[in-house]
Amino acid sequence: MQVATWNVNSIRTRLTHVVGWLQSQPVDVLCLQETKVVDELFPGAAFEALGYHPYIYGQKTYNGVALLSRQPLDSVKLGFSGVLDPADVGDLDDQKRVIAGVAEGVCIVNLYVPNGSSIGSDKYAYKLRWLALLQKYLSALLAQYEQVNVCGDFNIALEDRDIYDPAGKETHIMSSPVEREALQAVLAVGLKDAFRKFTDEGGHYSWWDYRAGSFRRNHGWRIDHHYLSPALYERAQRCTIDVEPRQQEQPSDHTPVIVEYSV
DNA sequence: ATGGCCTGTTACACAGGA
Repeated sequence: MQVATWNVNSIRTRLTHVVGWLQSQPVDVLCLQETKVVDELFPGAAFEALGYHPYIYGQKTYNGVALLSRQPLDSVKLGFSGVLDPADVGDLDDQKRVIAGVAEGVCIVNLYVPNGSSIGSDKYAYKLRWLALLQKYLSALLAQYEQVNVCGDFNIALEDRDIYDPAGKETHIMSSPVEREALQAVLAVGLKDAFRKFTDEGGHYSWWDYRAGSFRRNHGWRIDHHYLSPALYERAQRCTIDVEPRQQEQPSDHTPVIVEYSV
């Protein structure tokens, strides 16, 4: 079983990229972020033609997440409110950033963590508030499911080896100590990084800025992750970053990360 | 030191991204 995560930066602009990638890498479940489209306009037929069942949670212009699965998913949950009491969620489902579903007994959680803009901004405060609620959300799911795969665009690089140049990290969005601590607190509910089960060295990234020739120079960040519950971590056989889509014309600034499990 | 590029909008610059 293979699960992939990919921030596509508009599913309509990236449709041929995603369809082509699925034809060459027919993963069981593909988790998409930043679809940037309302559900009525999501190009679901293109994926149904490939044999995938789409599950979508979108909004206009910003955010939006989707699951594409070869087999129908069970217990699809939209937003934090799909699991938590809406009174606890408050305004944190206004932006569509969370969708989950169950495939072959594995609860797959697809996240688009807020970017945060800059340290100290209103969006930064929103990011930290969002991560605090994520901790509750994942605690609830881990109490319900033994096998949980939490993946997506986390907009946080946990360690210096996840950044091409860690200089200035303390004041940079995505690598500040407060953000790293917030993500560590989330992982402390019982999740481990699938990529680091297999690869220790740095230099492996999932996002490169469109500007300044960042991809050509491999000036990237590893901010797209698969975090696994203990039972699933044991089953993980491989976790790889496929840089090929980032090499194409008019690419997303992110590239897919794939995890594979033993049966 | 800074900005550099890309997407969607009802636009003809902007917000937002990271």
